[in-house]
Amino acid sequence: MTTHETGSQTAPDSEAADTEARIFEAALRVFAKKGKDGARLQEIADEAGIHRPLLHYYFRTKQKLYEAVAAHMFGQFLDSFDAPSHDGPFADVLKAFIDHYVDNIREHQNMAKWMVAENMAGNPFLGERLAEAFETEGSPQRHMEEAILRATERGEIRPVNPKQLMLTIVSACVFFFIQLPTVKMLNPLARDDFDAFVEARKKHVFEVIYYGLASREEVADA
Amino acid sequence: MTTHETGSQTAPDSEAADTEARIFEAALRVFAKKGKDGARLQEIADEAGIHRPLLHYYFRTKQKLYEAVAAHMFGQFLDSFDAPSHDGPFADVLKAFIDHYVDNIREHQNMAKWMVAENMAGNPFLGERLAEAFETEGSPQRHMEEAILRATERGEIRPVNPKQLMLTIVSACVFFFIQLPTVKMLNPLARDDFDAFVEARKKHVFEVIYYGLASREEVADA
DNA sequence: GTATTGTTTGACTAGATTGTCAAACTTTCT
DNA sequence: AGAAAGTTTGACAATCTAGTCAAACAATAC
Repeated sequence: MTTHETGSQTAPDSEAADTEARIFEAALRVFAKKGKDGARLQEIADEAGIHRPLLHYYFRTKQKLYEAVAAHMFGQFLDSFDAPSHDGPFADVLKAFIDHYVDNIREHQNMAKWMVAENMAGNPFLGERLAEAFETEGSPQRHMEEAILRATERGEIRPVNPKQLMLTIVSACVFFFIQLPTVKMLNPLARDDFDAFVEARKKHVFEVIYYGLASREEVADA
Repeated sequence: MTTHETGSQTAPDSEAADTEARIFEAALRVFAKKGKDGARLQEIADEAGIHRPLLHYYFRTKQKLYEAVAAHMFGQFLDSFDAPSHDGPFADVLKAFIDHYVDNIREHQNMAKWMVAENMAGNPFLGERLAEAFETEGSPQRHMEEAILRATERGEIRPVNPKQLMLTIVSACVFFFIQLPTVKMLNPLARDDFDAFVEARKKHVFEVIYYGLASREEVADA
């Protein structure tokens, strides 16, 4: 009974039983925050509120723990593009995608951070898995990209490169989660009422991408 | 200091003279890639092509080396918003800002990665410096934000929250540099001709933000 | 040339970090 | 209850990492 400190930052600690899950979730947080090399097993153990040797009991080595976490994160990454498909006007499709995507990232911020850390570190894991997933299923963004392409072909929206647009949408929906401390410093609303900020952000991203900034008369000249 | 990136990891000793600078530049790369905790002094020494004790000879400790690097990065961050000011129509101001900003990030990718790593790790350095810079100079994005505000007040562009728009612009200009391995996987042009991709990206970001996607008739309804 | 100063090197230390283990404890089954 | 299996713990070993140091080396001054 030495250390049964509740120490629950996020999850309800009522389930102290499931040690493995607690370790895994702590590992998600720490690997996302610090990257593979920056993460310390002791920090993961502390976050999970368990003794360090238990990490080895359940996951053998740091490498294997990281691989388990990385596989989970990568799965979430692929899933993040699976928006409920929509057949209405493109404005609705876009709005639904942005809503769904932002909500998804908000619930899986660790995944987003892990992707970024993995990209920055240039670890081989990501490249391998991406190539693999790419071959078997095509680009994860495929569905939305095709919807964009169809909308341009139908003349429903102005001509635009679907890959560039996808990148813009994703950037606008994800980047602020990654830069949260800075964003909160620069934007009072993000600090004071984060939920309201996120909703405002969804609305803004849709409006600026769909309607743009130009006033009507000007658009006619373009 | 417009340091042009020495892209090569082990630059031949053509300029072996300035050891300190080589260490510093190697540290920029490694700290940006791995974050403060993830970086290893040995890795920095290898990147710089020198023996590890020289790091201590020139910078004393890892902490001090990191602080030197971080101060440099933070300065670049503040500078990145100093676009040449413009007084023409907002379309020109926006186009110039995007051009300048993307070029700046391209030349200072390590700064962008460092900012991200710092935000993700939640190190105190960034918060302190931001608060400090904020008090003395106001938001670094101030100039562009004010330009946006004026344009909306004049009715030159549709009404929009300047802070949200700044965030969208910055996201669209920076995020793809951070996610380069994934972007290159998903977008052939980024792999085959990166310069062309960057130019296409500038154009796309401006057009989608300024003109939006909606066709003319539809905008009139909004 | 020799002395002085600054730079580089290899060997070393202290502490951190990962990984192992057997003993203690808990749960489950009979 | 008692045995068996699974879990937790503290102590330990091997390796890695930051930091130190004195000696070797290089450049400049005298």
